[in-house]
Amino acid sequence: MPAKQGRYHHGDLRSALVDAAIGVIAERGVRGFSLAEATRRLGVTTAAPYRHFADRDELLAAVAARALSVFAAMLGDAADAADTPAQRLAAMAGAYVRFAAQRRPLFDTIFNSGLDKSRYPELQRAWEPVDALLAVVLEVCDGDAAAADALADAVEATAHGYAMLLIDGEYGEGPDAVNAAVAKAIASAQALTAGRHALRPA
Amino acid sequence: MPAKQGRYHHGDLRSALVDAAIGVIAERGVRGFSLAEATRRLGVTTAAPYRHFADRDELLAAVAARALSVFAAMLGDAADAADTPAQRLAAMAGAYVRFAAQRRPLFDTIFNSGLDKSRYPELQRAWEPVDALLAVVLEVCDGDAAAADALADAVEATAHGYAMLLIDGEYGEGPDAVNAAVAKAIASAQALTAGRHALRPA
DNA sequence: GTCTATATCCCGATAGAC
DNA sequence: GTCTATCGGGATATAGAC
Repeated sequence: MPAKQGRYHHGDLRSALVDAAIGVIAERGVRGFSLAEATRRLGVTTAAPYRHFADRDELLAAVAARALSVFAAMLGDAADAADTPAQRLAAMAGAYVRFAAQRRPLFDTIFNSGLDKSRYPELQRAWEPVDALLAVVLEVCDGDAAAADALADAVEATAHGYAMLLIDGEYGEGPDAVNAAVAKAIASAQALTAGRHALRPA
Repeated sequence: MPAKQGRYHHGDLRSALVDAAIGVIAERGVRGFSLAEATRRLGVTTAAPYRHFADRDELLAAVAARALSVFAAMLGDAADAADTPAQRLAAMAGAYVRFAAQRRPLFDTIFNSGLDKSRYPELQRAWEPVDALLAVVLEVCDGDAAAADALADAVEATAHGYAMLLIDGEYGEGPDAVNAAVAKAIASAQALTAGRHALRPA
């Protein structure tokens, strides 16, 4: 297997396109992504991708699927490093925000690509490991499923909000802003857990 | 003052462009907005806007400024209808989510337009009434400024997260999904208030 | 499996007439 | 203050050669 030559003739173009797309998204944002730019970086023509993807959005969906597996791994690692169910939940909230900052192109592709999720079964499957991780709230809530759902929704929304506002620059730029937002997300998860009696569905 | 004629020759094109832009954004999203499409709907040429706006982004900034005034009004109305400081904070969280759903093009323009805020002083000024509303947390926290900041951040992030996930379709579509998300945002604000001791900054 | 070449469409922005 | 005309750019996607 030869090293990269700047060309992908007969190479693994499909995988290379996913990599290149992440690079484009990193520099231009999801909204600025174009298939043409990705091919340009690989030294292939704009026609080449159509052997591997039906259209532009299908490539984006492949990027999102890969992004979700990284996301799930990061959340899982954070959860594994914590001791109690409540701490695992809080750690996941922090990891959610950290993922957005450290892997911004991946986060953007998952949440801001504007893909019609229902059209990509591959994507729905890619969500399952993430959803499974939220099962820790069941332990936090001692098996009360309704309360667990409410708490999971609240923590997820809070982490998502911190993540979005962070990458929008609301908290400034740089590692300090990231660490501050992560800490706030963790604290908020703990506060929601402490005050969860107010979350109970009517 | 003649009624609309489908033409804006010598009329208030500036204001009409803002209206038309909102319509375009409503149908295509902010990322799908184009100056050309807005002019098409007004029956003017693509050159006309340049008498009123330096470029495309300046028009978007004008839309965002108008959106922020509507946003501030909605939050303010919700707060006014509540009795206690804690209830006002929760009501604002609910209104935040409802605004995203009911005035989606405005919400998108404020948060998803990708405008460089620092370049539009008009925008920074438009944020001030919104920020001022968050002062209610000071009452909730009995004047403890640090605690108030933490609570305001948490409630804002939670509302923002619910709003984003709602308009992303995570909770489904339709009025039921909206009402459910609004209720959850209100409950989360109450839970954060109840558990706010966990938010205290280190 | 990739390339050449092309079709088609859209965009932002400007110069100069009226 | 708007129009006509145009420039320059970029995108997705397809047909057919190799």
